[in-house]
Amino acid sequence: MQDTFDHKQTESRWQEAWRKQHVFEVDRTTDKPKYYILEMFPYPSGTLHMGHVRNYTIGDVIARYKAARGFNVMHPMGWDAFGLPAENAAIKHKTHPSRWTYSNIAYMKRQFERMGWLFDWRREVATCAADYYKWEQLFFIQMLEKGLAYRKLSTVNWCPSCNTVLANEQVEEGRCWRCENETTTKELTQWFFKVTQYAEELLDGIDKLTGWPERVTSQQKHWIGRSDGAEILFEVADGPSKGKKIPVFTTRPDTVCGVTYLSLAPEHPLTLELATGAGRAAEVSAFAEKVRKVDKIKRTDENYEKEGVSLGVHVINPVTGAKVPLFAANFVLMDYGTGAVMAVPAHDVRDHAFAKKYGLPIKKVIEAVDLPADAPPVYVQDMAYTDHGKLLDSGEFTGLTSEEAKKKIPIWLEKKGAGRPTVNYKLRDWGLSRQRYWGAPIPIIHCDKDGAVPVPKDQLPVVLPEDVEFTGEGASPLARSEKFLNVKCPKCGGPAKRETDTMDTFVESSWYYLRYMSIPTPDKPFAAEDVKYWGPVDQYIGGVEHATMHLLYFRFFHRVLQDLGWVPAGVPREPATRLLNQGIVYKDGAKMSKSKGNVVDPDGLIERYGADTTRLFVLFAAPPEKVLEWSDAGVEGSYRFVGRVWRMVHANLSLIQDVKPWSAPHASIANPDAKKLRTKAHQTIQKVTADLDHDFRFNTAISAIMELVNEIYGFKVELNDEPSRQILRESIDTVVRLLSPFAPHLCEELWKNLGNASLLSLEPWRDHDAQAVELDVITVVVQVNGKHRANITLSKAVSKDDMAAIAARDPKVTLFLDGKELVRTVIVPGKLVNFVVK
RNA sequence: GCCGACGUGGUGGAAUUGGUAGACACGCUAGGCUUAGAACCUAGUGCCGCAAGGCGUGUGGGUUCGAGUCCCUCCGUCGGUACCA
Repeated sequence: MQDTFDHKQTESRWQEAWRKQHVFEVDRTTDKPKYYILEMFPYPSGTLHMGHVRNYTIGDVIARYKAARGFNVMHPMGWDAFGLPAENAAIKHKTHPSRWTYSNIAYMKRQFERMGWLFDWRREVATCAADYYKWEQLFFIQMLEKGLAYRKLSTVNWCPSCNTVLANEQVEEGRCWRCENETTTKELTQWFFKVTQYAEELLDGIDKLTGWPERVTSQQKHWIGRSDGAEILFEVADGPSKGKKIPVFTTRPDTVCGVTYLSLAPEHPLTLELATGAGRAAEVSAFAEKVRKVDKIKRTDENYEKEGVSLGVHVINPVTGAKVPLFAANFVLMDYGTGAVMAVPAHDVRDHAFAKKYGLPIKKVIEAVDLPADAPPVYVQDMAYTDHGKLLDSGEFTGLTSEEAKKKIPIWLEKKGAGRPTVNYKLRDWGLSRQRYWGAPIPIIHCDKDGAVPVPKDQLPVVLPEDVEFTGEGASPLARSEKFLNVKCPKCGGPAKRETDTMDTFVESSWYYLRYMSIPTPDKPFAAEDVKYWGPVDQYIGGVEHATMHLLYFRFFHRVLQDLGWVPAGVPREPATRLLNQGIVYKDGAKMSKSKGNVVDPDGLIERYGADTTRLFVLFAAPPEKVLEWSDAGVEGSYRFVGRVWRMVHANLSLIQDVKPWSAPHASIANPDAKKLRTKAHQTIQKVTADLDHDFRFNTAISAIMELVNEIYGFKVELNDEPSRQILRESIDTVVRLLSPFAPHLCEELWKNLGNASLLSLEPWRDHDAQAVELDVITVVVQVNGKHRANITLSKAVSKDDMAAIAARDPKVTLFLDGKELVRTVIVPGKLVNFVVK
C-alpha cells in the first residue's frame, strides 16, 4: 500500500471500475423515485475549460448524492456539435467540419472520464449527426403546417464577420454574441418560429418556475416585455390618402387628449405614401435615407439627437376631434408596436424634446394629485410630467384618475370603432435561418411554380453534402454544391432548388433533453413513455449567459412539441423544475478567456494534482452560483486536504482495521472524548446532508467534513480501548462516505483499504443517529444590554428561572450588573439570557 | 434611466427563524520534525490596547432587550436591459 495518495494511477483505476460496473446506466423502474439531472451540454471546441469543469463537477456531485439517497438518477451527456467554429477550423486547417468536430468530441470525452464524471453514455447525442437533426427537420415541417414556422422578408440582424443572420437574442449591445463584432442590418427573406404566439404563456409560466433563480426569471419577464395599453386609430384628414387610418400603440391612453402631433417611423410604409400625396416625397425620403444610414448603436443611444420631418398632412384625434400634424421621426422604431406613436409632449420626455425643437404645442392633460405640501412644483418649466395623476381638459374624461381613464378610454374608443385595449410584447419571433454550412439543413425546396415546398417526410433527413469546399468566401458552401442544390419539386416535378440556409444551432439545444430520455432508436426522436417517466428535468445546471436565449427557446420548444403531440399530455408544461446557474470562473479579476491569457488548463491540473483535488477546489472556493475566483494557492490547499484525509485513514489503520464500527446506543459510551467525537461525526452527517438537500452548498458541506477530519486528528485512543477504536472506525468511515461525492477516487481507494469489497459509489448514504447529535448539556449565551458577556454550560433540563439565576452569578456577568438597576431579563429557553440594566 | 444581485478580516468565504460575527480554507507568525529544505504535525492570527476593556459586517438613520440579518436614506460593485411609445 502506498504511503501517499497516488492520484495518477489510482484515479484511472477507479474510472475503469465504474465503467465496468455500469454505474449510472439507468432504465425506467418503479421501485425508486426518478431524478433527472442535466447540465447544459458543451460545444466541442477542442478542450474543456474551467467553466465546464465547474458545471459538470456540480452535476456529478448531485448525481452521485441523489443516487446514494435511493433515486433512480439519469445523468446524460452529449455534444452541441453544430456551429461556426467548426467551419472556421475547416477553412483554416483544410479539413472537414465533421472531422474536426468528432475528433474534438473524442478528446473531450476522455477528459470527462479523467475528471471522474459519471454519465449514462448510452444516451449520448451529437447534434450534428443526421439521426439527430432529421427529427428537428420533421418538427420544422410540422411547425410549418401549424403556422408556427413561416418565411418573411424582414430587416434582420447581420454579423458581417460571421457572415450570417442573428436572432435578436444573439445581439448584445449591437455586437454579435459569438464573435463580439459590431452587427449591421440587412433585408432578407428568412425563416421564423412564431415564439410570439406563446408570449403570454411563456410569461405566465414564469411565475410557476419557483425553482429558478430570480435573476433568470426577471430577465425573461423583461425580455418578453409585456405592455398593457391601447391601439388608437388616427384618421388622415387631408390629401389623397384622406380617410386612411393610422394605428398607434400607447401605454398611456389616459393622455390621448394631450396629443399635439403624431410620429411615424421613417421606414413605415405610410410615411412615403403620405408625403408623396402632400408633395414632400423628396424631403421625406432623404430624411428616411439619412436615418437608415446611421448605424444602430448611434441611433439607439438615448442622447442621440431627436430629429424629424413634417409629412405635410394632418390626422384627427378620435377623442377630441382635433386636427394635428404628422411627422416622421428618427426615434420611432418600426419593429415595436405599430411603428407609429401618438405624441404627448406634456407627458413624455421624448415627445417633449421633439416638440420644443420644432415649436409644436404642448398641452397638459394630467395634473399631479395628493402631493405632500413640501413637494417641488410638478410642472417645472421644460419638463414632461410622466407620472400618473388626474385628468385635466379632457372632455368627458376630465377629473378621472389616470388609472380609471386607462381602462375607460380604450373601451370608449372601441365602441366608436377607433381603437381597442391591447397588449404589446417586446419579444420578437425567432429568426432561425443561418447562412452557414455546419448546421441542420432547413428541409424546404423552392420551386418557381409552387413556391417554398416542404421536403416530403419520407425523404428526410436532408443530409449535409460531404463534397464541399471551405474557402470562407462568397455564399454558403451549400449554395455551391450542385448536387445538393438542384432537385425536382416534390409537387410538380419541375426543376427546383433546395433551401441553402441551415437552422440556428439553438434549435438543436431546444430539445436534446428529450432525446436523452430514450436510448436512441432510429424510428423516433424519443418515446412517449420515457418522457412520461423521466420528464421534466428535476435539476438543470448551466451558465447564466443563456438566461434569455437557450432558456427561453427551450421553454418555447417544449410547449410546441407538446402541442404537436410529441411530448405526451400530462407531462408538465415547463421542461425543467429547478435551475442552478453556476457562476463564472475568474482569474486575476476577469473572466477566464483566451484573449486575456488568464486561462487555467484542466489537463495540467489533473496531471499535477488529480481530478479529486480539482473537483474539491472548484466546489470549495465559492458557493456554486457565485463568481469563482481562481487561486493557485487554493488548489494547493485542496491538494493538502486530500493528502490529510489519506494520512488520517492510514495512520489509524492498525487501530481500526480489525474492529467493526460502533453500533451500541450512544448513551452507553464511557469515554467522554470518544462520545464527543461520535457526536461530531453525526452532526457532520446531518450538516452535509442538509447542505446537499437544500441549496447545494458544497463549500460549507466540505468545510464541515474538514472540521470532522481535524477532530479525528485530535482524538487519541489506546490500543486496549476497543469501544473508542470502534468509534474512531465509525468516524473515519463517515468521512470517507460523506466525502465520496466530492472526491470519489480518493474515497473509493480508502474504502477498499479499510477492508471493504463493495464499490463505495454504489453504497447507500448514511443517516445520522438522532441520539448522537442530541447533547445533554446546553451552552447558554449571557448578554448584558445585548452585549455578549459570558457562555455558561447548563444541564438540558434547566428551568428558565434557574438559567437566569445561574447566569447572574457568573463573575463576568456580575461585573456588569453590580451597581446597576435591573430593568428586565430576556430569556430564550435553552439558548440565551439577556439582562437589561440601567 | 429601469430590472435583478451584492457590499463581512490581508484573501476566498461562514453565520437555519433577528440571539456568541469571522466557521472552514488561503496567507502570515512561532514551535516541533529534519544535516538542510520541501512535505508533515502543533499553536497563534479582525482592529486598537501591557491589561481590563473598547471598536468592529459600505454610509447615515430607524425598529428591537438584542441587527451582518428587518425598514428607510445615500454611496459603491457586478449582471441584464433600454429612444419599447
